[in-house]
Amino acid sequence: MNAKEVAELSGLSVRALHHYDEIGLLSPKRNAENGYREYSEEDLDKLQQILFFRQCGFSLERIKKLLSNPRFDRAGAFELQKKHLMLEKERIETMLGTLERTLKTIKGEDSMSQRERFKGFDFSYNPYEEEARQLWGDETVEKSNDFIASKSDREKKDMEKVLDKLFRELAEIRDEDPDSDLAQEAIDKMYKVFNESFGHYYSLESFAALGNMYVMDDRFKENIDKYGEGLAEFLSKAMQDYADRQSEG
Amino acid sequence: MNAKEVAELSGLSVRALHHYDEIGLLSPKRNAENGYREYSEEDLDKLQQILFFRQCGFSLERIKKLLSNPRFDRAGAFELQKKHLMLEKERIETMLGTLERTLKTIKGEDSMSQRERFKGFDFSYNPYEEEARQLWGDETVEKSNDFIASKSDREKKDMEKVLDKLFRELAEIRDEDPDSDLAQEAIDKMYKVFNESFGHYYSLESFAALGNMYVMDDRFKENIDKYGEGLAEFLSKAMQDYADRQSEG
DNA sequence: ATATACTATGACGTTGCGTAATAGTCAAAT
DNA sequence: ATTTGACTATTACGCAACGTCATAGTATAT
Repeated sequence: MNAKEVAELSGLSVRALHHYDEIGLLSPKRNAENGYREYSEEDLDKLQQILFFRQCGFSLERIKKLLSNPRFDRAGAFELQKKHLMLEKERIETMLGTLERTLKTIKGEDSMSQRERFKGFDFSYNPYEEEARQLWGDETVEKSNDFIASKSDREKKDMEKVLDKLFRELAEIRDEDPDSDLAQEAIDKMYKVFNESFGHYYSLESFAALGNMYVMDDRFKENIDKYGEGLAEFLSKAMQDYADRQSEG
Repeated sequence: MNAKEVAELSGLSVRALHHYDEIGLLSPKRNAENGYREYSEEDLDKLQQILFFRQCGFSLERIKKLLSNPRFDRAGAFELQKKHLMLEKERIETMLGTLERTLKTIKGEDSMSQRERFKGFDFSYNPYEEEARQLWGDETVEKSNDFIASKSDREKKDMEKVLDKLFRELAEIRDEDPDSDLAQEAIDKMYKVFNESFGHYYSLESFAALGNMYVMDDRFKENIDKYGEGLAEFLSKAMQDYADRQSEG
């Protein structure tokens, strides 16, 4: 499917589709001969998800992260989106009420408090943002960024050395099943190194979230995948499994 | 009422209120001593209107023009806004349906065409824009601006001379009733001068819209009111009446 | 009198595209 | 065979509606 067709189908403009490609939100395959974009079934699927989330008021950057998060699940997304739409419907009904009452107030048949006159308009706060965080988490990203930023150059170099060695070892087993004993032992070591190296303790939850960060945040993903294609994905899954195992047992 | 209070009431940010003041959309009086903004009852009234129109997808610039248009009436606005909200509600219901069906399709309990999968998302086109134009009109503004821009300096000077004479005459009767015979005769002359002077024919509708432009567009209003305070208002009404009369008879 | 909460203006940044400008591609009609 | 029309690409600048500082003045409570 070409750009025009997708545009007509979705109600977006072709420029918007280009934009989504530019920012890496939806990058369809290209025709090798002419470089034209070719949207597959999967792309359309993803686009629908994007539109739903956009309707929920998420930024494109945020949607990108959500969809690329390996912990993301469609069922949860559907629940979230449904909840949003129902609230949205309620808000509109509230506004319709406000509208009717305002009309009557003008005619002198009714009277309203100032607060009542603006009922239904407040849509600055996004409650789904919080819910999405809890569902698929990523608050540790900023936390960790802050931590790194707080270190001296000397400390950073030490950290890099330790991490370099660690990631090389991990890269060698990146084709194993993330849930295998071999992988889990390596992750156990990783968990300990992390807690020793970085003056602060990682809870299992934070550790899992950190794994998420490896695939969600491009800056991390790129650096990690330098040790081997797919390492970031492997680590993300293995770390999640590790956290699940430890907290259960 | 100060900025913070209005912000909390309306759900807007203080910065947004500043912005509305900057662009001349909502400029409350200032406290003479400290320069603080002080929002009156009328300002809150206007703000509510602004929020309703914004909800309908109008740009702030557009809202500004609508509200400053003398033909603007609240009853019409309410109808428009109500219509919008009901459509919006319908769209949400459509999207909820799309959402449910998509979920079922994933489970394999249903199947959808591509077109169905995107039902409810298309909100690029704004049907109210057209309706608003018909209610209160202003498309001739740009048309006329383009026309003026296309003329040579020589032609512009000629135009100015003719208009200068015309407006001086009109300014003398600006206190008459716009619907009076005296006023209407003058407007008839004006209509003929316009059609002769500017190489293109003004339909009655366009002529009336042009009158509107005189009060809506600040650049025109200022120039016209130089001939006499209130001339723009007078012309706007008289031209509208003229158009109504001619098209009836 | 100083902390806290508000206010002002100015200026630059951001999101999500729109709008050309320029150039290449493809299919159909001449 | 080429011209036309509809499509595609990339590059680049533009814009609305604010957000986000920075800086500075004001009000008021402790």
